Amino acid sequence: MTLRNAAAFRRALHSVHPIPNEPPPPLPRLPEPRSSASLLNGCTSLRALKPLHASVLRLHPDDLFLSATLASRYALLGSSRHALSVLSSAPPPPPSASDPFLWNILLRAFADAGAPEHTLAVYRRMRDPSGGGARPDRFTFPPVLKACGHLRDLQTGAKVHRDTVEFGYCYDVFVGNSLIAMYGKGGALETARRVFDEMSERNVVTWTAMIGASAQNGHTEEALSLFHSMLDGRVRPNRATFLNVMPCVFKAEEADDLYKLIGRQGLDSDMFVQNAMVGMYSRCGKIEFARHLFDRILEKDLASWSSMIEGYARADMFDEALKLFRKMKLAGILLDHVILLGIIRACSNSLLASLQHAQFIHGFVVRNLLDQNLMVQTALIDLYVKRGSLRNARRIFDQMQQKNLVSWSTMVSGYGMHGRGEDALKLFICMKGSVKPDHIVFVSVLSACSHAGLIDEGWQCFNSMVAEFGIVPRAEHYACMVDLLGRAGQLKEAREFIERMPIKPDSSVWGSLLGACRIHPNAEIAELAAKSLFELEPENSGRYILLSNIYTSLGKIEEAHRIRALMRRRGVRKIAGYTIIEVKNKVYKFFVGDRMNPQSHLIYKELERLMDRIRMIGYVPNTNFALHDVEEETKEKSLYVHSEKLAIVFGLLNSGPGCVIQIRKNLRVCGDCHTATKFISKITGREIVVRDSHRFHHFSDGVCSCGDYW
DNA sequence: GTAGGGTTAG
Repeated sequence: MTLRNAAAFRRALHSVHPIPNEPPPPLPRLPEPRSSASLLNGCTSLRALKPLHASVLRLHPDDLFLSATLASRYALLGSSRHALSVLSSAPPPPPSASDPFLWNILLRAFADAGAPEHTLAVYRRMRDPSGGGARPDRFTFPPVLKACGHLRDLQTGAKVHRDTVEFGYCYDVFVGNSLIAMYGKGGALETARRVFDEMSERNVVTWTAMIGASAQNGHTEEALSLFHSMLDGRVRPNRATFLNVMPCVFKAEEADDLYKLIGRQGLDSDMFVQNAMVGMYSRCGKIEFARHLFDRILEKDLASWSSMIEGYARADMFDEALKLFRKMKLAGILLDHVILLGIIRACSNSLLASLQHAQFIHGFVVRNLLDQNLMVQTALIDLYVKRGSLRNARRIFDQMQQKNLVSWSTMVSGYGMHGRGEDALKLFICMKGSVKPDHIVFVSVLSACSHAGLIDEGWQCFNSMVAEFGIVPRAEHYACMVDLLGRAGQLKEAREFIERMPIKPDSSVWGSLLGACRIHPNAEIAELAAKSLFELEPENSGRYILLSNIYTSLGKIEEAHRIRALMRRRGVRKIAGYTIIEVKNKVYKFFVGDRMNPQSHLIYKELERLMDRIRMIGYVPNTNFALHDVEEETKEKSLYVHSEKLAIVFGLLNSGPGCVIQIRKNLRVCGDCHTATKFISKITGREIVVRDSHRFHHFSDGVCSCGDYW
């Protein structure tokens, strides 16, 4: 090494640890590549690393080891851009490098730089006999497997797995852990589990990887039970374990247990852990405590804010979500797409949010230049669908530069929710030309068919699932088909269809059958469905009320009473039905028989008049069909004061002619209100849009878009 | 010189 180089190195050294006044002590010996590497690895900030970068490479321009170390460091400090640029000018390993060491460093560097394709390319070169043909060792596999996981490339992953077996490293605990993580990311949970079960040595990372794999694939129960087995086996969880297990917690007691464990390990002041705890408690319905934890986070990052906003979205607290969002903006925090996704979701879910809210949020997205983000666009489509504007939804959909499965699926389900089955089907056919459908979009398209009465098309879709796409129907798909048959009045066929199911029918399937009996009353079949439902969901009040109403419509009043009594005996509480309407940017809520509104007097007078008018053109009150209703004896008058009717009349009184009336109900719309609304739309010439817990109903000129099936 | 990770659209 020349004197000049040594001076350069000393300068570089001083830029890490500046020594202001005294002359630097002479270096004990000239720096070897290895000691330069440890110098690089000692850098904890990009500011310290950059000056070293130049001098180290000037000293050792052809040293692959140093280049790779430098790149790893850049990657670790968060600049994969620099890492990749170092690696792209790094020399290739010499052809004689049969020692895997240099290859491993390079693999690690690419994996750390977030460049999985490069990692795999290096691995291929390493394994190529003409390029040196180094024999992999146990250090080789973790970065390569990580790259496969990153790319969700199971095929390559399995090939690398075979290599680990061939070279005798598949039982190495580091390799095993990497295999579990790789299979987990690739969605091959069972394979991950097999690797886990076969490992002779397991450590905390092994357990954590397996918990993470289960969690990522939606098997939260399994993840939790693994966590408990781990505790039973006296393996001490660490920070990563908690971060993996927290997303699986949905019960407050479980959350409290974890909270205690985390506190005992002193991890409760770690921001990542705190963010996850906010999410965990909001998932458990403890939104106030989640907020308490959020407020305690001293240095909040974007994920802290989005966890809390997401929590409010889940709790249907749109106002709080918006308030927090404003607070965040006031604090001068730059927002990102995840924050906006939270706000959009809060607005989509909320019964209280309006189309104006949607438009405000959309405008905000555009002003923040996030309207080209695929996820944001998709969320906006869903938002407009749920706020009743298919036109706006479709406009965003058409303007998208790129569409993926989720964006197609959202638009298809949007048409379905609005009863536009043929449009849903048309779009679905279009979609099949560019992306492969999955099980979720099949639920949307089947439900669109059943809502729109497209029987043959529904069958065709159902049959194509396995035949064309190899998608095995799940309970939801069977439920849609039962719906489809039920609409056609083919109750016996629906029952036989359930009997032939290769999987156990769940409550959605039986619920469809019971729902069908509401349209085509049949006591025997309704009882069959209800029997299973009362076992599967004894707390669901809607099922009892449905069965009782079916009995009533068949004239079996005694039976109806019996069911109501059963419900009372079991302590099942009815959910209070209410309807919401927005007038001049203010939200009004009506319960049945509500007189809280200042205009109540006017509303009831107008209601009386309106009911008389629609009676003259053929409306017959259907007291049998009073869903989610007050008690039996209140009969006809009670129908008049249903929250839907009160809200509609309030809307009519407070809007100009030609204005569309939009209302939202928290439960399924009542049968009698549905009939009445058709007549009201005819007699007033108004378009009335009703969103209930299931779908949208567009009433116009005496007809509803649902074709009287909902 | 190795492995596991928080918020994220249907």
